[in-house]
Amino acid sequence: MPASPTDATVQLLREHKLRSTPVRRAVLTRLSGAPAAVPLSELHVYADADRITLYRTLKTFEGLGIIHRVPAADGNAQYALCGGACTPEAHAHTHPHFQCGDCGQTFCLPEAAAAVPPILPEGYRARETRVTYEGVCRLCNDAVA
Amino acid sequence: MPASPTDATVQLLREHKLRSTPVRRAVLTRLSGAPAAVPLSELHVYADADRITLYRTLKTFEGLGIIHRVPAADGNAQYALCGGACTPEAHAHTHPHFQCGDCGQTFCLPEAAAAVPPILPEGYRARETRVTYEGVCRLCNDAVA
DNA sequence: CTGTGTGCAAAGGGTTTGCAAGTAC
DNA sequence: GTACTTGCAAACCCTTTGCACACAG
Repeated sequence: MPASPTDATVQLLREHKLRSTPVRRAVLTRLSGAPAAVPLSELHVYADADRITLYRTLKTFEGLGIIHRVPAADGNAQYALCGGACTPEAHAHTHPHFQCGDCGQTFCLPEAAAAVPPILPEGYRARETRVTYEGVCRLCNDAVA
Repeated sequence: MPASPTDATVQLLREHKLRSTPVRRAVLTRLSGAPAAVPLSELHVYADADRITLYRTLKTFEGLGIIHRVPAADGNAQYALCGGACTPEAHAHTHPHFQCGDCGQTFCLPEAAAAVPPILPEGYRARETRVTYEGVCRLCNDAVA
């Protein structure tokens, strides 16, 4: 039988020495199954948790490199699970993000899509490159076609 | 004799049919001489204007394509003069931005630095690409050398 | 003079902090 | 049982809105 999402989340929490609580499991479960970044409001509904608790939970996760904040078009906070490259010191979410103007969702794209050598003016030295595309996502494109 | 900054700002205001007021002249003058984006707090001090007035002034300018908001590392609003490509309908600040981790300043880079063809997964269609570098700027690099 | 800008006060939304009760371990 | 989590209340930004006065044209 396939491992239930809960098993994976419990495992993840244990790895980071965090207690397994309903709110935390709910947040991780919701983010695990998400193809796109999840806005705070949706997590609020899904986890059925106090707003304040959510803020703290997300901050805890972010600080441990479990999740990362995704820049959203409307300025509202969105979150997504980190890949394996994130550490508490440096969130290596160097992967590009894609904001769909139609459905409003924000997708994390594979790393390769941003594998472009930074062309910087003389004297500037880049440590990280953040790329965000804005357009129409695959699902919305398909819907039209 | 070189045109004083004030002349240029007055000219700019007239072009957009805006009244020439102290606050507006101060904001434009401050932004004109800036090598980097200027945080709201600094404009507040420089223009010696009410915070609310500043918000309105900036929103007016932004709506007319005179200035654009620059994404800042700390989340605080920063502003810079638009190039000639900005219109009220579309702020063409497709140029990349550079955030210096040392001095905290945000620089607008020339367009060329972002001239990279977007490599997107099948089905995604980009309308705009936002690129932000994070690292050490020229001035801070020189200071170390 | 007329209409736009400004400043003050107040409200609104998102996020953080303090503390007591609840829960995982 | 102990320490970490949660929830509630209140506080704290940043930003916007309403209204009366002031000033540019």
